[in-house]
Amino acid sequence: MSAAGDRPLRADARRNRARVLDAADEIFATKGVGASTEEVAKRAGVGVGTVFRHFPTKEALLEAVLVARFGRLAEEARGLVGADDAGAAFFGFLAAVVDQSASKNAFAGALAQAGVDVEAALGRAGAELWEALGVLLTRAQAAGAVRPDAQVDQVVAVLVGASRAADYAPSAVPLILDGLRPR
Amino acid sequence: MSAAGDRPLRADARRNRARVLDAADEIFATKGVGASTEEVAKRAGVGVGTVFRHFPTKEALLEAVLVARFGRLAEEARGLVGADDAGAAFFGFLAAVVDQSASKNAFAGALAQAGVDVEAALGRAGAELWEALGVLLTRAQAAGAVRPDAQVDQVVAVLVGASRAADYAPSAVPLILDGLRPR
DNA sequence: TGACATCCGGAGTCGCCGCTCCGTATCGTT
DNA sequence: AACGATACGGAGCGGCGACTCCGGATGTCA
Repeated sequence: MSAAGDRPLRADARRNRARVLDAADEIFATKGVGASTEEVAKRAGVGVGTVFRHFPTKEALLEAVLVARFGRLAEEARGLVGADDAGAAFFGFLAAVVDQSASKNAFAGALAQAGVDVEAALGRAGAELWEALGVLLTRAQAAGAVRPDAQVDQVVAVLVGASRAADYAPSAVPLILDGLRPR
Repeated sequence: MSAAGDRPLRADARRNRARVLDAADEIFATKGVGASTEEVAKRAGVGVGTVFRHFPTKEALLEAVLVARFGRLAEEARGLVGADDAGAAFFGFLAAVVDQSASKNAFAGALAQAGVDVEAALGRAGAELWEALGVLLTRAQAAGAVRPDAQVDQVVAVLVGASRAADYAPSAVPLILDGLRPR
């Protein structure tokens, strides 16, 4: 991935690319991944052609949106690594993720269904999030705020589940996260 | 819903209806709700026309599949109400649901997105499940196996979340359900 | 067994959506 | 300013999938 020999984009091109990405995030989150590319284009104020030039496939667009989200999340996690209260940092981050990601599951699901290896597609973005989350987890465990047998991938699964559950009964989220606390 | 004046179906019609329902459950669970109606028809060994005669819309078909699943679940829950160990009965049921419903969320999601009031569409089936689950919950709480502040709708949300999480890391499911135990 | 209501199959219709193509506009450089 | 390189817009194409329609088959009842 990420070809090496691409010259810098023209200014308008870079601006449009960003607009499309934002629009896609918003539209897909709102109307679901079934929303048409044309709708994304309209929202971004560009033509369909432009969308497809930057993201050769709808699938690629979905992927890019996911990667962007993961990047933002990873950054947020890294910012929390130095916090005083490791337990609060960990659970605070989880809550933030759940809050921000109402529909991320749908994305990953759609990609997986399309035969994309989500793990691989996410690449660096996924690895970074994973790593930052791991640090947060380890520190919280050391502080006695999280059960010691919890693994990073379990935490991720809990996160995904909690996001989904939030759609049905937001009050269930803290209850689910309690499953991570020591008994 | 459920018109009153419909005469009994002809034998072959009833048989085909059941076949379609089974096929739909299987196909949608396997390939996702995006699977085509024709695929369902093929799986059921009937023509598309037959599918649409019994379920005038794809959405209606989805709905019917969901209702059938809920019905089965409710029956299972009712069978557990008289169990000796209320806590085991409760958690056993939850585990069974998670196990059986890998993709039920996707269904409900698809319906919700289609503008259907899932709650209303489920009707009796939903109410019955809800009620049986409530009994199970109350009894488990009385036995001290479940935290007393948990509500039925929270349990449902946990269930949905756990089902989703199971796709990512099955080992996270017991961890999530632990959130329902008293501290 | 005959006659009729009911049901079936699946080719065909219609609309939607991902994607392409190219004439035109904008950018960047000299 | 002027010219090549780059990017844009959006009409149009191809295909797919939900849904319809009707001639023929099958169940049902006397």
